[in-house]
Amino acid sequence: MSSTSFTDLLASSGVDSYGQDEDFRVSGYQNDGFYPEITGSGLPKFKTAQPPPLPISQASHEFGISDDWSVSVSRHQWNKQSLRFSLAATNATATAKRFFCNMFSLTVSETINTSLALPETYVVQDLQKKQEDPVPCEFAAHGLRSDRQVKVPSSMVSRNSNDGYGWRKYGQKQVKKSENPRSYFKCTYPNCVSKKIVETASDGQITEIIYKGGHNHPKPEFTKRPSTSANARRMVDPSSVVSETRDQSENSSISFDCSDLEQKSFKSEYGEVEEEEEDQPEIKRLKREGG
DNA sequence: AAGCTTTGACCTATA
DNA sequence: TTATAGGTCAAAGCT
Repeated sequence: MSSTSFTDLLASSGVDSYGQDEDFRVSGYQNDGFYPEITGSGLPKFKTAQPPPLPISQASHEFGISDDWSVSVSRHQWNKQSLRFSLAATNATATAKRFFCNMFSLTVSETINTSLALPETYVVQDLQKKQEDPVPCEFAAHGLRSDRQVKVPSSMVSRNSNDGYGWRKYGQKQVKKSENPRSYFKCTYPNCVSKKIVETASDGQITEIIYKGGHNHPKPEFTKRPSTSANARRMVDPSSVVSETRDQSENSSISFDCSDLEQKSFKSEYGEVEEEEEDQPEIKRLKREGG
């Protein structure tokens, strides 16, 4: 086992772009271990506090986590200079939680809530960086999931939903369990089976994104100028941008599915991305050209 | 002209 | 077995 890590999934699922000025990225899982990183203006790079390389399969076993474990994390509010999250799970053992922290090179500095009725909440800080820019990142947690999906809260979705991959909408459905319609997208990369389901509120805000299946290819690079004006518009059109509020993220969740961990990782892609501009190079270029 | 979205119909899983 | 809900297909229209 091993390959596409959950950090990889995050990176590929739009989590890598945390908004215009705030960039949340967890990246850099490699075949031979974790190289977690959270970057962006206003966010520290935890990369500097990375743990020893720890293959996820090995790590999960070492921490007593079964192969099909998954963890659900949701950001519920922001807090300066700390990354707060909590983990709760059917089998979220203490070691599992440590494992999770380990994945992100986070240091558990405080346990806030240990009530049985509520998920534990950890405040984690990047001790090396906390004197720098505030860390507007706070997570809450709830429940491990067993489904093989990755859910990303709207607040963690790139404002233009541009996660670097090409997506083609193939359906839309009003589902009963949600008042918001779901849009179904497939990855346009040949032979890639990755899909995502985007739930959009009536006001156009994305309320939830569910990723299904991992990409079997590296994230395409924007090497070409968008060929059509429509494409160009889509990439920068403010109307296509999700206007997010931090508050609305409180009830949203991410669930990480480790089945995707078995897929290939792309060391060259995530292991070498350091520049913020790597995230949305095309958008930045267009902005420069446009103004 | 290519690639995209829209949308109703159809398929499939599940209770 | 059947009803229902969720997911997908595919034709038509749009950019």
